[in-house]
Amino acid sequence: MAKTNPPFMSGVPELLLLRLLDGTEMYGYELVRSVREVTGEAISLGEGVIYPVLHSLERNGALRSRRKPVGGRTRVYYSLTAKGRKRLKDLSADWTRIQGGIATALGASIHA
Amino acid sequence: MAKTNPPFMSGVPELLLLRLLDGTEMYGYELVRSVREVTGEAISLGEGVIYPVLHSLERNGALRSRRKPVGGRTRVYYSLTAKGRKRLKDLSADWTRIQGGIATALGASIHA
DNA sequence: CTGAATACATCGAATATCGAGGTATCAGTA
DNA sequence: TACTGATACCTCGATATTCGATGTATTCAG
Repeated sequence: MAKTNPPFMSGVPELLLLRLLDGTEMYGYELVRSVREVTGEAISLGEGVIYPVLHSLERNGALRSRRKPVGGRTRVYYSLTAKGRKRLKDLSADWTRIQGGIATALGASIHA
Repeated sequence: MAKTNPPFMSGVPELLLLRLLDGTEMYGYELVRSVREVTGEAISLGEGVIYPVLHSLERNGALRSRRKPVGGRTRVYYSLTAKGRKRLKDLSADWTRIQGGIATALGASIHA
């Protein structure tokens, strides 16, 4: 049984990739490892998640890519476009709003 | 165009409802308003979200319901079962892990 | 020569969120 | 009486996206 829509993960891959690519260009396989690192091992995204998201972001115009041969292998490096930076800003705002709302709900002792 | 899988909302309705029902019984329509309140207006869930989630949680054994006539209308009050309390605990842990991971990723200045 | 790591990619399954629409009762008011 | 808005429940279809599995090919270490 393939677990889909896993709790709290919708939109997360996109946000993380945009964040990682903000200011530096990186390639897919590198991003797989980086996601684990920058989230303190809390979140792990497989290649089956990373690559499709990368492709869809590029189709959208949020990313641009260039192929670069490195030591015989070919890597596809991605970087943010202006559109991608805006998308990151918007997504971050969404995230902040929702996480704030949930923090309030979980934190407060709701019932007198 | 029906927007599905909206960013960051997967699992959120379930978590919020379980949290609200932790310690008090409430009915559907009341929960719609309560979600807005306890999240500080940050999150709003329509009836088309609330009722299906309520039904699915009951089918799961996380909630139990009883019908109660109030002033001519009939309300369906829901309350947590032991299973529901465990589910709330587990979901909260998931949430905390993921929100921690994202906070780390967004906060840190990743690129030297 | 073999196996692990690197690097890209695609596929099918599952699923739960959302807005819209539907029914009915009750309270207030014109 | 008739109308309106709030209360209270419900169902339905669209759909995007996450995930694990699987596949290909190259490089490097032993």
